[in-house]
Amino acid sequence: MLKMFTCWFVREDGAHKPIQLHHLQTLVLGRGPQTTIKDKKCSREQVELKADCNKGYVKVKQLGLNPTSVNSVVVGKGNEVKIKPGQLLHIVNEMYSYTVRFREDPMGNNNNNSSTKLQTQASSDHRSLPADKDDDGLCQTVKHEEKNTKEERFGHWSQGLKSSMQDPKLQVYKDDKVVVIKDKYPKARHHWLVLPWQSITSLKALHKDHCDLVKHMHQVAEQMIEQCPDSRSLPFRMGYHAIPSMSHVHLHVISQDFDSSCLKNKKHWNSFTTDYFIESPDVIEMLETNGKVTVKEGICDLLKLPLRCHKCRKELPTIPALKEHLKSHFPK
DNA sequence: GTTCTAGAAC
DNA sequence: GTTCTAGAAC
Repeated sequence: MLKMFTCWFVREDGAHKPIQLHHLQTLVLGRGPQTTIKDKKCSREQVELKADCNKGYVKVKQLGLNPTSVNSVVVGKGNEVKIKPGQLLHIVNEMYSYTVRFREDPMGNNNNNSSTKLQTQASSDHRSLPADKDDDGLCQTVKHEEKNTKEERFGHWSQGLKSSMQDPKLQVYKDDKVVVIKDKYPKARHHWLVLPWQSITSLKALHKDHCDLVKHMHQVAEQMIEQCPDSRSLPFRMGYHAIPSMSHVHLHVISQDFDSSCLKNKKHWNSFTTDYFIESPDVIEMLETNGKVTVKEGICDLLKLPLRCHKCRKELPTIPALKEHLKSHFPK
């Protein structure tokens, strides 16, 4: 549950009502009725504003010839700076001062009907107080600390698989023990994830009792390959990342063409083509013989190895060069 | 995990 | 000049 913010461009002398800056939409201001500025030194298109309501700043670009300044530092024509609440923006020649303010949007929308209320309020941050006598939540700074803890509990990116696996639209197979989803950012023509319903954080949490489950995950992975028409012509591998980014243990089932626009960097490549990728049978064997899965120390260094073709071992200098090379092994 | 972007590499 | 990577932010 991300909090929504609206952004307001506030004239300090109250010459006009605050102007709402919509998230990531550019707004050009200068001499004209919106600002009430009549000064000829101010261009009709003096500044371009773009608010990022999530990050809590506004990008200001000086379009006009005469100086726009932030805390008395001139921006310069064609230049862009970020301003945050608390900083003072002068539209031109140290005149017509403005500040930006972010306000929690209780409706979760970007409506424009609270501008009159906003004008008379002092800047303060009472968002953690009960709402009954709140001052409408106007704040000088977006409290990222508070936001982050909420994200980690519910919506942090590393928890994404937990919700994806529950989404029927993403499920391609399920039984009483496991579910299969397509990888959201597939790194090859075919790329699935097999996840147990049981909440297991990572390989580290696996022990002997999980043997049957992990074997079942392997069997389901094999079924996925078998039902794929391309598996007659394309090789597949099944395995786990040694240290995955996403929480909840998941078995990758991936065709070996690596023909995907989502494969973008060295980490992507090496995570599937070095020993960072632990084959499913190896995990099963480690569980059976040791009762746990051990990952070699320094395994992360494998992610930084030079790019090397997994088929012919040729080293390629860049990702685009590697992708071009892969076409020779896996024509469409 | 991805996106964004500064600056390295070419 | 453009392409590409790698680290920060999310």
